[in-house]
Amino acid sequence: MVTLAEVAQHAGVSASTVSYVLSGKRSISGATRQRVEQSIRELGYHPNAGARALASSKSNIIALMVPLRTDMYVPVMMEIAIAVATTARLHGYDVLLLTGEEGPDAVRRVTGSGLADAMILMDVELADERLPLLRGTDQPSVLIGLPADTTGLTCVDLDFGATGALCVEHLAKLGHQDIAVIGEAPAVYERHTGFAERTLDGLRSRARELGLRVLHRPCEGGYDAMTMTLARIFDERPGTTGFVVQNESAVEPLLALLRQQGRAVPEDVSVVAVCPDQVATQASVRLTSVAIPAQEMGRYAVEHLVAKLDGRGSDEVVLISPELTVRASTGPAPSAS
Amino acid sequence: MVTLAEVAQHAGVSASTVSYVLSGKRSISGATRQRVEQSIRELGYHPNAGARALASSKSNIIALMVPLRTDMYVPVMMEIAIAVATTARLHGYDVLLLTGEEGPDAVRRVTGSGLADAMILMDVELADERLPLLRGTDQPSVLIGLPADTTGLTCVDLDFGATGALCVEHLAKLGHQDIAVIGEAPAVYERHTGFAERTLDGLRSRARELGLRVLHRPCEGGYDAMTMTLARIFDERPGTTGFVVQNESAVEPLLALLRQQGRAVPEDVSVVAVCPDQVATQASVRLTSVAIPAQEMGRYAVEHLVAKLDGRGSDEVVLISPELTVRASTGPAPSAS
DNA sequence: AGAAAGTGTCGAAGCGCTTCGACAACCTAT
DNA sequence: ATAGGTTGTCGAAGCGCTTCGACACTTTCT
Repeated sequence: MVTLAEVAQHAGVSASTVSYVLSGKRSISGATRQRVEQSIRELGYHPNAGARALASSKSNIIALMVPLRTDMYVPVMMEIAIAVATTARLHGYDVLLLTGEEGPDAVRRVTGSGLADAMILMDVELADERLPLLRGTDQPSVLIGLPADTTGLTCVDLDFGATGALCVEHLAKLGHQDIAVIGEAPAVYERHTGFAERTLDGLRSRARELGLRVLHRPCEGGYDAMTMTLARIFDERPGTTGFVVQNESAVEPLLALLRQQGRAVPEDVSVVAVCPDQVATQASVRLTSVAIPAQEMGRYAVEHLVAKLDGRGSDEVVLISPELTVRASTGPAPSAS
Repeated sequence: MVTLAEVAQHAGVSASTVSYVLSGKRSISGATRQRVEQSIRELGYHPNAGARALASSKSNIIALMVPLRTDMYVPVMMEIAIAVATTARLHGYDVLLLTGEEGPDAVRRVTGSGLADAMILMDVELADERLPLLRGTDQPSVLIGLPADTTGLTCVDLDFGATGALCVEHLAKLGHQDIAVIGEAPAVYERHTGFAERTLDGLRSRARELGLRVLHRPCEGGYDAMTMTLARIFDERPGTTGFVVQNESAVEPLLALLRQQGRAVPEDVSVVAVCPDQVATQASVRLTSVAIPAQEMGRYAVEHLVAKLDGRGSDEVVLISPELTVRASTGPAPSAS
């Protein structure tokens, strides 16, 4: 292993000079800098991460806590994780992957050991146990998701309230009166992950303003669950013509079942999904959808963290405005045509 | 930040004693151990990761390199990543998430800086640029995937050759004569990621032995691509009754199109998929499939790495035997019934 | 011309931990 | 009782880096 001292010797300068060449924290003459850089290249020198962390008390690592369960929005999570890793590298940081499994202990461990300089938390629950710990440390953090109390925290998320409203507005404009909402799995609601409830709230209140009727049913993904859910919906509200789907793994089953029942999309019923664009464009009917801006959130989280670590930036809650893309799954309500 | 020295003082022992309590590398009397542990708890002590890494030249971090592109098997990757992170924690390691973006440089950086003690590489190409570097370092590594030359490397993967053979055997047993293989996107083949080719080879050679006809067509995911591909297949081989699908995002489109064309599954055509069980069970027809043992591979990779780091374990190539689960998408060939 | 300010470099201290050798204190076996 | 072995603890060195203050030298201003 090549050390700083060896580089220094090779270049005929002191160790501190090499260090300053590397960090740029003091001015170095062009000649010296070149000599040092040359030696670094020749010897194939890489600074030792541990020594660096010890001396500077900065690890240049950002911890990313992902949910353990893979029962929901897996592609979204992956996209965020990759955006985080890529953006972090751009700023000279590496990413430590933590699963939610350890819970609050992971936060303690990471902040206590100086393993990471900052944290990004995904899958935040409304009253998350990790939040008090984050507030009690001076280590910067960003939540992807929105807890009930955001004081002292920085959060990014899609504005799910507006998303719900946007979906219902679109359907209202097309003349639909009876809307069914295919929600996430019941477990998601029990866990009080905020986004599902926020979508629903936004959707309901806008529907009330517009005078639409809304029926909400949670739904596990897959065909069997969807079959049951759909049957119940048409049983209770036979006149349903608009669907809002928030569960990726319910999208395809819903389309298949509707088709099977002879209900044409979009002629008889319209479907709006909240899902990544990829899912929307690859479905059997190209779906009118509100995209989940996974990459944007990941990138923002890292950039905000880096700003904070540089002494810039402050706590804030950023809600990304939803954008609805009209595709082939929505059309005028049958009675309106 | 609480340090070892503070703990030592609080417990009335020397720093080295505390260190030995923590590591268990020397025997400590029960009384002392308890006093130290008590102090650790009271002060909320966490060893500093950087200092530890510097002094011991071990970071207790395993690097995981995931592919940057999210165009294929995303859920599989996520499952592996989570299994890796979880298993690693069980053994006292953390996981550093690297994207393939940096390529070979990432390997250099990580091994050079002592950031991680070991590496796991996913999405290995047949002649991967990173392999020479791995062979040239004494840092343990495990590949998930199988390159062309495995000398001096440890690899885990599903036995894709056997997987292909297994699929075709199953269809042969049911009397199918004409098999179509819906492969991965052309890009996957161009990239020479081994698994796609190995599946095909295994499948073809077994088909030859059994006297079946095989038509292979790569296919991007999604409906549009699938429509084209399927049209070509029935155009060239109208008698096709058996399908093997290796592209997750082609599964649902295929089923929908077959249905649409009035070809019943499994009465008219049979479909075997190579995909995670979750995809197989949630599809519109419960799919006969060979599972991709994502968790098992992730777990194995970590455990092998830990063994190597402990001085046990050696280089080896582990090919996991495929298991075919019969579900509702395969049945006797029409002419055979 | 001399003081003040800036430049470029170095030496040394120290970050918090691990680990080695040393050494008391205590057992055993002769 | 004494040599030899254990056992439990300590002190000190050192891992490779950053960073502070010091210092020589050059430039600029009055």
